[in-house]
Amino acid sequence: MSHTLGVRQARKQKTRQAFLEAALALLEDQSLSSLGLREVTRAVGVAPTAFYRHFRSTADLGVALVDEALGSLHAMVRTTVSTTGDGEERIRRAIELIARHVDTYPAHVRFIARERHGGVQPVREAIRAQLGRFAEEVKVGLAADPEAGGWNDDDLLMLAHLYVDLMLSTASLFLEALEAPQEERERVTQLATRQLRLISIGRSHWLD
Amino acid sequence: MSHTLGVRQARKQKTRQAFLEAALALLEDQSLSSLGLREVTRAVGVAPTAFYRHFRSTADLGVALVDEALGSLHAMVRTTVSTTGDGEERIRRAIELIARHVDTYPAHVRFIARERHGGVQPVREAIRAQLGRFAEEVKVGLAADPEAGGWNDDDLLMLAHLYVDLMLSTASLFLEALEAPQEERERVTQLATRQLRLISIGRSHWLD
DNA sequence: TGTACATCAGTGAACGCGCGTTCACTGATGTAC
DNA sequence: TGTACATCAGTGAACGCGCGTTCACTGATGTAC
Repeated sequence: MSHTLGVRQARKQKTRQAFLEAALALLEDQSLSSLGLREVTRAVGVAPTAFYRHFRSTADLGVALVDEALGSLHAMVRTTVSTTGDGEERIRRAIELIARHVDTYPAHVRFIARERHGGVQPVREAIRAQLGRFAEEVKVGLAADPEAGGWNDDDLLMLAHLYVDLMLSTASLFLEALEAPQEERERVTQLATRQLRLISIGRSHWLD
Repeated sequence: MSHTLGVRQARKQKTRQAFLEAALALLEDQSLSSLGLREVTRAVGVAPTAFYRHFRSTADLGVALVDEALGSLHAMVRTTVSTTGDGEERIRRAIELIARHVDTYPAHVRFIARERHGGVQPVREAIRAQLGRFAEEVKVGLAADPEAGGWNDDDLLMLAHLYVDLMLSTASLFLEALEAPQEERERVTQLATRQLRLISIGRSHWLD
């Protein structure tokens, strides 16, 4: 039979998850560097000292949040990379996927956008490392594309970074438009579509 | 004869400038949302209460910093827009200009990158508004280019935003590479060059 | 030029408050036999 | 199955500290005549 998690460990995990969720909610209107330990424990409903049973510091909690937030984003990247179809269709689907992701995990997207250049060094470093891995993954996907024949590794990685950056900036724009009228979201879609088209055209003439 | 600033006003301006500079220095390792009023006055060497003679709050100081930081960036944008020459030459010059800007005003670049998606709403809004103006300005510059014949307004604005975003992300990469070996800065230059080339190629086939 | 009054940038004491961290604790869960 | 002991997530009191903000003040600068 399979090993079930002990009751104690299961409860601990649950509390930990509550910390992560409470922190994400509190980070809607502030940065990690101003997030207080007592503020988080208050939101979770435990004593301040309980915090130390799970994290060394709020920076440590931040690094855990990076794993959580980029975990959900990673799934989206994988889906996008493996999507097939012609150019226009892929662009449409990719943007649709980003929009849905922002709807489903707005706090994740906000956290990454905010802390990518934020004031907490270990968190910046963790985000940087993971986004680097995303770019590598996108690069491998691009290399498999017949259109990438003749491209060298550096050029593929450059293109991968461009896509990753564009994905994040588009996600951030959708986030700002979350509570705006539908018209605003249309404009974001339009902008992202045009940008991806331009890059697509650039790709197809890269080796000319 | 010209009207000279009174001694009192001149001194006030000087103190105000000292506040801005002290804050920028303190913001090297933290975000605006965690910057303390007493922290800044301590760095300037005045009493905590002196702060209120110049700013209502640290958020207010942040908005003033946006003007300062994007003022210096604006000069750079104008120079880039008005630069002439063929494609490769313009790319080389633009990246060189960004690198110099980061060397000269590292704290400005860091502040904008950090607070663009930071936790202080009025500051985000101020940055957003100014970057929007930059994009407009770049758009006008692009429209004057013979290569832009037949482009519609939305497409030009899309391209302008792409350039502004690329400028910021490149500046941010140069910033990270500031204390790294020269080799790292070379890699940033390489990456930005390739990205600008790709966009350039996309532009020239946009109307195909 | 001199005098009398107004302005106002910067001061310093005082306040109440929430912060992060320590410590010894409790009591439910886990483990060995 | 039952018992005796170990583990450990969460507690609650206590601490010293720096925070933002208020207030009445000072004394140099500005202004009116």
